[in-house]
Amino acid sequence: MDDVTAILDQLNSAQREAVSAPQGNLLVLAGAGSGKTRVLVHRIAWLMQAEGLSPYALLAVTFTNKAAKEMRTRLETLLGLSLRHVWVGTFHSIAHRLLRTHWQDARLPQHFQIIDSDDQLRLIKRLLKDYSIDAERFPPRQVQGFISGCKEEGLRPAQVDTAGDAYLGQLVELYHFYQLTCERGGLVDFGELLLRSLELLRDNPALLAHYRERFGHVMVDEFQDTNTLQYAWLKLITGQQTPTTVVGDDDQSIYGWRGAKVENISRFENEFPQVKTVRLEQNYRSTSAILDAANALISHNAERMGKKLWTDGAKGEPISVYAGFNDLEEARFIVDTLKERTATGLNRRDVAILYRSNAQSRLLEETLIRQHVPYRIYGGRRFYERLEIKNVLAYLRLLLNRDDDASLERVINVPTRGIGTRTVEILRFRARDQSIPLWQALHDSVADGTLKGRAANAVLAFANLIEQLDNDAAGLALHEIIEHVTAHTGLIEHHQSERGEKGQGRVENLEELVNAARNFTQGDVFDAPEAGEGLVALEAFLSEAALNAGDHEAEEFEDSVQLMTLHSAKGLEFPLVFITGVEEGLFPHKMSIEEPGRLEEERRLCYVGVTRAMQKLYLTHAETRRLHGKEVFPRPSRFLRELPSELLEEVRMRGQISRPVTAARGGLGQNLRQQSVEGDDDLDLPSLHIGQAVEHPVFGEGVILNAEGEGARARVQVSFEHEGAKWLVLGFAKLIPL
DNA sequence: CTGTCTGATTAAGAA
DNA sequence: AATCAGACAG
Repeated sequence: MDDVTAILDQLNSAQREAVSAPQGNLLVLAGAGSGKTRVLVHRIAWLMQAEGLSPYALLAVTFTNKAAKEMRTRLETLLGLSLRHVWVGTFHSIAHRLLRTHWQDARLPQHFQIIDSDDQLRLIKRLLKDYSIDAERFPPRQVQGFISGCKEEGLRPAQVDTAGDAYLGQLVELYHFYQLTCERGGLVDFGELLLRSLELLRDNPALLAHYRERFGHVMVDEFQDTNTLQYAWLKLITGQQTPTTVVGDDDQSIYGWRGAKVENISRFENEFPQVKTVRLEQNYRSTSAILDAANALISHNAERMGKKLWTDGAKGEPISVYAGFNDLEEARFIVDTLKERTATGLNRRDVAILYRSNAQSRLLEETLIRQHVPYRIYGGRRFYERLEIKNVLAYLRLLLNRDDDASLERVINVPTRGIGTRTVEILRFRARDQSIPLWQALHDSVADGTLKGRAANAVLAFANLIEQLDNDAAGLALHEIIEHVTAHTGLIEHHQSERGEKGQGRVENLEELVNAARNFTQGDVFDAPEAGEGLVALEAFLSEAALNAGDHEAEEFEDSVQLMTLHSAKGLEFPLVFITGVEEGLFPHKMSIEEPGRLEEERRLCYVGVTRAMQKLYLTHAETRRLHGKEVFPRPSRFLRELPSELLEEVRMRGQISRPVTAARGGLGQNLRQQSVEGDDDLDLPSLHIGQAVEHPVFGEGVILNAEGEGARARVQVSFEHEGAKWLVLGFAKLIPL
């Protein structure tokens, strides 16, 4: 690509203006579907070829690992070279990289560990208990929010202005204790990652100078999602001198709840010198019906910079609104419709089902399974956040760092090995009293006889187990270490013995973790060190697990329908989109309805959802829904009324009888549970549920459709691949769950 | 003291 | 639905 202008081919004039803007500060206000990523990637290419920017002088920051990966791949394709060691990553991964490299200057232990918000919450709960603080007055979640909030604003405990408020003072004190605990255990939370790296640069002028020198251009994607701390970080590392390109869309700001400040867009415009602003308003993604709806919706927000998307494409189909009698019918409508649509040309991967909260996915999944539609969940309960995975990770962390109290406490009695709350309490008390790690307290307590007999033995056995695992790890590859740990800690047996299919799934997840580790060593991960062996790799793997909580599931083996929350849909596009549960209380979520600011954020979230659709959009809601275990009767969302009615088309209910399956499903679950409780040994029923795939010795593979009856006479209806649907008596049919 | 069972409580979104 | 804290048997 010698001809530099080739980069500008096939761009519209606004895009071209952005891409070829001279080195300097640039703000790109990019509407949804306006070719934002394309502009970013082409701008980088332009800077390299027209301005002579070295790939290594580029710092590009995104918000998700997914986005980072995509930018990297597209750049590599465009430029035709490998960019493995270029600084492209999320704010968090870049901060992490800085801290790992300069751990001494950052005053961190070499093997510091990253904790996610789950770990953080646990830690806070324990802290409250340790200091006998009333959890009623200080709800752990609120404390967590306070601490994260402080860090997002760049504040250390000493810098928080309590204004004489006693309650606030106590919160600050908690923040202080929390911080001490983290320091002692070598733990770094998400906020700390950013704050610490900011301080690192701020307090080491030589280091700062080095990086300012190094980076010739800085790029930030999704700028509307930056928080105060990230903005300060950007200001520091650029010194407002390094040419900087930021790209954002105030209408797609949906992370206010974690400290994002849309105002950063205008701050950038005002505080950085000579900012050139380019608006991208031509949309290449959606039909004009969809765009008009999106524009109408977002115009209900007061706080906007102003922007109107347009397209010269076709009008397209109207937006369909479907009202289900209940959530089951909603799910069934969605699956039926997408089956129809995918039968005629559309791929399943072209279909997305979006929902406001993760809990909604369950029913959709069940329905998809029942109808044999392959699907893939984006995010969901992220892989590395699952209980069984976190347990293994805790063991692994202990291998690297015995002082990691949070991990030690997590697994000291998992699986149960005779170390009860009392013993742990003794250890905790001692540790706090003498300001030593639990590991140390454990050994001291045995040595001086504070713990004796059974407790001492159990505790020592645990300590020996850890030492043993550590020894064994020498010379093993990463995935072998993990395999070894799961086998020898007894975690596998522990989960295997769990009731029902749950344990089975957990064991599978453990196996999956080993696979992930194997891929990790071979894969091209941003922060992976050259040495892919043993404990060195383990450290990188653990950091990755905390930072990259589950892009894991994004592989595409099979052509599958995509399920995800509206939040994680940002940045993606699909020919066919369903937005589900468009009801007051759910979307907008009830937590947001009161505050105008929050409500506007919900509306932006809806705007994000609508603008994902390329050709056809369905909005669905239900008149009855099971939420948190009880029946609710939500009203249709106000967002539906905010869409121009001439763009909408109501879908009539089908003539089918909607006999609620809930009763039958509950029945099946109860029957089986009763039986296993009563210990009907000779039956030895496998755990089954509606939607479950099973194998029958004669009829082959099938899926459970329905169930009725009780006890030994319980029957299930199974749809077999070749034999059609059959009713089978559970006591006789030898069904093997698949 | 520990392990297990029961009843009570709580519940958004994510790096 | 799923996790947590307290009750009670071994």
